Amino acid sequence: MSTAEKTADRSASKKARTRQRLVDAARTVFNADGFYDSKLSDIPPEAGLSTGTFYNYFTSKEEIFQAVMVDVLAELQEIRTERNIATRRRPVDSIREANRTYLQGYRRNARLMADCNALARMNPAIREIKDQIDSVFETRLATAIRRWQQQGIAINDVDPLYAANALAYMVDRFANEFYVFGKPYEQEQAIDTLTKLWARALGVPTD
Amino acid sequence: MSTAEKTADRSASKKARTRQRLVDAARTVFNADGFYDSKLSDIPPEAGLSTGTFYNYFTSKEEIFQAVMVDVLAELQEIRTERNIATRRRPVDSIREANRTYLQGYRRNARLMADCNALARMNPAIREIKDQIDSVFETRLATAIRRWQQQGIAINDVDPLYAANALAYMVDRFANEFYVFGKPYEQEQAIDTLTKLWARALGVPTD
Amino acid sequence: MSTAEKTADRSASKKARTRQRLVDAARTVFNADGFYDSKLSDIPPEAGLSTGTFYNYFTSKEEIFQAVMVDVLAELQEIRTERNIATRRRPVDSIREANRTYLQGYRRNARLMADCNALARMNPAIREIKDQIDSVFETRLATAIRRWQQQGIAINDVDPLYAANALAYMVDRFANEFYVFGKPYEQEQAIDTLTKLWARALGVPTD
Amino acid sequence: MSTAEKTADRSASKKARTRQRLVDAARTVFNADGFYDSKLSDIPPEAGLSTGTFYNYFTSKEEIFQAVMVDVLAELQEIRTERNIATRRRPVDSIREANRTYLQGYRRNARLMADCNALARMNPAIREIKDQIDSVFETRLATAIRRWQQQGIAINDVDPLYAANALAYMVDRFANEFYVFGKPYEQEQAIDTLTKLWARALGVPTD
DNA sequence: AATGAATGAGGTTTCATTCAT
DNA sequence: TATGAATGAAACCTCATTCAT
Repeated sequence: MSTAEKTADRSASKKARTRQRLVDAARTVFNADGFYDSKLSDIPPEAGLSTGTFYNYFTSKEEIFQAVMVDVLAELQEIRTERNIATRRRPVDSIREANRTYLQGYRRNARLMADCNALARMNPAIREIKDQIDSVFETRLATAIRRWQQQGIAINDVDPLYAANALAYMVDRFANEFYVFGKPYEQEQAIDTLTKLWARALGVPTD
Repeated sequence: MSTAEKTADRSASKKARTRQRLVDAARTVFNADGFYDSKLSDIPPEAGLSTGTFYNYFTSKEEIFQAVMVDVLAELQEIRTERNIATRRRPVDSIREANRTYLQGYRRNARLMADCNALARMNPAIREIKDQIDSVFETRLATAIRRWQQQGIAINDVDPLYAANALAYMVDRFANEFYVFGKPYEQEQAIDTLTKLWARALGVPTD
Repeated sequence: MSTAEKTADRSASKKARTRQRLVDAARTVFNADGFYDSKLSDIPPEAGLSTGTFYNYFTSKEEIFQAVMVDVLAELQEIRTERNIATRRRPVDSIREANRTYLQGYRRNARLMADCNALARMNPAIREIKDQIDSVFETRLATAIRRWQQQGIAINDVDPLYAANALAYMVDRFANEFYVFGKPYEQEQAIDTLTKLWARALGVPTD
Repeated sequence: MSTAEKTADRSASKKARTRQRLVDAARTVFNADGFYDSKLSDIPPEAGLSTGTFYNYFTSKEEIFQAVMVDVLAELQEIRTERNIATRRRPVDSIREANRTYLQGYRRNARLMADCNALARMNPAIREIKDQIDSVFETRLATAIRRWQQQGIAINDVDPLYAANALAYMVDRFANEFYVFGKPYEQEQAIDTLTKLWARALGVPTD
């Protein structure tokens, strides 16, 4: 590798690091104040940078929100890869594990998730991320339901995708009320109830 | 009735009518553009009034949003009164009816409902309305579940309130994806799937 | 007097009374909040009337201020007529009496007097009233000085008008600091000091 | 000095210069149109800047008025330091000099001084500056009077502070009528009259 | 690449005044 | 004459974005 190449490399990685600092700062700010109530000018200082620098990396407030959500998506995907819903022995354990994972993941990003929903309406790029985040759970879950149906474990008078989505929505919205609005739920009881409802809804044995 | 009284009366009713025109206009504007992407100054023209008039009745965009949601709440309450969930013969029919009603009601106010959730985070007054809207469904549903549990129709190893809320969330969020984001669902199939999932989740007979 | 005439009369006097109610209300409002910080719309309610009525009698906020100051002027003139500065036996007593009168008169109208000065700059009609108010004291005082000069009681190396005005200003400004700004003076000591300074400035015997 | 420090330095001094440009522009505008008849949005253009810039430095019209008066105060204090009232040989010469100085200083800032009095009523911060401006003259003058009283030059049957203030008020108000309202006085005669009245009022020899 | 002062479009808000009843 | 809701010009203020250094 030539010196020039090394310099280019170092510079590229420096760029990447500065960019990441901005994204992390934005995540902090958006999670604290919400997208609409935060000022763009609060982000660069949070990263120890200046306003002008922001525009060397992003062209708008929405664009960096998008970048934040890409990070969130990546994290959620990583978690899903680690604990695959369909590899557990008993379906109900898979479901319980999935619910626990989702609630914990949501908690970290509560505000972001809520704002993402709001912004997805207006901004196609963010919409796409939201769809990907949704599908992290939904497609895998639909696949699992389909398999359980074939194995005769789950009822098969419902469309797997409708069912998967509906049940995923239940958990998502529960998490929203719990962590964003602070509704007075208790986490273990929530996971237990959600798991029972979910399993029974699909006809999966619960004991 | 004295002349002065008549005048006061006429004036009071005129005020009420103008206020209602503004609220209706706001509802139109908010439903079309969303709360954040609409400007306050779009509302008075929509009502055939001038900017200044707005401030004779409301002090901010959030305040009139709140008034709009009060109307929405009233409408939803009226619908619930008409078709009481627990008076139907078969529980599963009550559930189906409730789901149908909710989806149809949501459709009319899709954008508003979504924005209400977003705004409830920041604004206590709106939060209160959201809670009331939520409870229109949740408390009645929890009551029904409790009754079914007592009658041995529904499983009783879950807390009625947790279950009621979780299932209500499922429908609410489904409606949101369906009507706000335009996910390609089909209404009858949605109602059918939601009803089946819901009934089975509670152990209520479905046929 | 015909019935028609009587009716016209009664109506005219009713108009006058309504007008006076507005002027009195304006005086109250202006004295409480100051001209610039008061709203025109606070005046009619203070008089038990409505906004619209205001414009049957006056064409603007400044116009009614002017009317208020005309009243103030009339009151000050009345006081001056009662206690004529030059008719007292000893000049110093006249001066003391004048100072006492002025301070007491100012006190009642402190805010108005201050605002009148500010408004006089922009509004010729108000300027005229201010000049008349000033001259209530100044011309009489100048006349007195001139007489005292002729009688050899007062020094005559100063122009009577300059001297009269300067000394009137001293008292006026003192009253302003005392009553408008609440400077911690004591009224009797103020009158005594102002009288001594004034008399000695003119060479008038003080004992 | 590091590059960063130099940059910070340059930026700080640029900020200071821009701020001063705004203050100077505000002084021009307020002196021309008066505080109440000027609009905030006239100030930045007068400084060759834009509306938004104003709000990087000040939060309101009153706040920048205050900054203007701080400048005025500084100038008046500087003048007083140069020509100390009590160091002249003959008291009457000190008085004449003080009066001349005051009238000339007032002339430059006539409108501002008048507005300052009006605003001091409503705004505590401006009130404080007005008090400081007043005291520039009053305390020094009171000290001088006290000294003259001790030396037997001035009468001592009046409180030095009352006398100092009253006489300062006389000059201040004269200047106000002269320069703000354009009363047809002649400057030299004004100074002469004020000086004679002042000196005689205190019993200070005039020839 | 980093800086942060400057920008100004885009909104909000006030309140003296009008006018239909 | 009295009413008071309606008006809209005229201000105010914010903050995402630009740009000279």
